[in-house]
Amino acid sequence: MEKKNPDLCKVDNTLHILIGKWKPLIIMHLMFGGTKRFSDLQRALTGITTKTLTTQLRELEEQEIILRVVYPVVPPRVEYSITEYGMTLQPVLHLMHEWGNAHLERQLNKDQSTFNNNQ
Amino acid sequence: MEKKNPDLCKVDNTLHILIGKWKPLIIMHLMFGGTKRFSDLQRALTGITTKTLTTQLRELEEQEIILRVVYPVVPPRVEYSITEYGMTLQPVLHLMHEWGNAHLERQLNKDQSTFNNNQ
DNA sequence: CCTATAAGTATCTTTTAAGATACTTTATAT
DNA sequence: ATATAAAGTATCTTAAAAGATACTTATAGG
Repeated sequence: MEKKNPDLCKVDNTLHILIGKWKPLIIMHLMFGGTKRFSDLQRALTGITTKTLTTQLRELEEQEIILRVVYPVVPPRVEYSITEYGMTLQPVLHLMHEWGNAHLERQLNKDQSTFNNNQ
Repeated sequence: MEKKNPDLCKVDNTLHILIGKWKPLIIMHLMFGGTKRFSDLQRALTGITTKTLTTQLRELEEQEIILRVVYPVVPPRVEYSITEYGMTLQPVLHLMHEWGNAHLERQLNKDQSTFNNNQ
C-alpha cells in the first residue's frame, strides 16, 4: 500500500463506479440477464423512479460499464446492455457478493445468540 | 444470481461497510499499518474533521471491523486496530484496488487519446 | 382527430453525509 | 491557580443523492 500518498487508495476508484442505490442491481441484471429495455429494468427494480433510473443508467453509460442503444421509432425503444469492459467487474462483484453473504449470515447468527442469551 | 428476489443482491451488504468517504483508507491504514491512536489517524487522513473521523470509526467498530480500546488515563489514550473479522476484507479490498487501478489507467489512456485526436 | 405508448424531462422536497467551528473533560506538570 | 494534552461532543451549515409528481414527444391505430 502506498504510505506516502494515501490518495492512491484505488479502492475508491472502484467504489465510485458502484456507489448508487441501484447500480449493483442494474449491473447484475444486465450482466446475467442480458440486454434489457428501460421499462424492463424499471419493472425489475421495484420502487425505483424513472428519474433515478435514468440518472443511474446515464452514469453507468458514461463510465462505459453499460451500453445504451436508441432505436428511432415511436414509441421509443431503448436497449441497455453490459459492455465488455463492464464484464471485467464480474470477479469483483462476485467476491463482494460472497463476502456480503457471509457477513449477512454472521449478523443473523449474532442476532440469534442475542436472542438466546435473553432467554 | 437470485432472479426472484432482487433484494438478495449481497453486494450491497459489502458496500454498506465500505461506503463512507474515509472508510477504505481507515481500514487500509489499520490493516497494513497496525494499531493507531485517534490522533495518528487524524494526522494520516489529511483534511478529515474530528467529528467525521469519530463517526466513521464508530460505524466500523459497530460492524466489528475495527476494535476500539480506551485506556483510562488523562489525557485520554484510545487505540484502534483491525479485528480478525476485519482482516477477512483483505481479498475484497485487494481486488477492488486492482480493478480501480486498471480503471484509472484506462481513463488516463482515454484522456491521452482525446488529447492526441485534438492535435 | 383522438388516444395510447415508451422513454424519458422538469421541478420540488426530503434525507443523508460531510464539513466548519466552538466547546468539554480531567489528571498532571508548572 | 493555571495551562496542557488527547479524544472526543455539540451545533449549525452545505452538498449530494434520491424520491414524488407532473409533463413532454412523436407517430401509428382506431
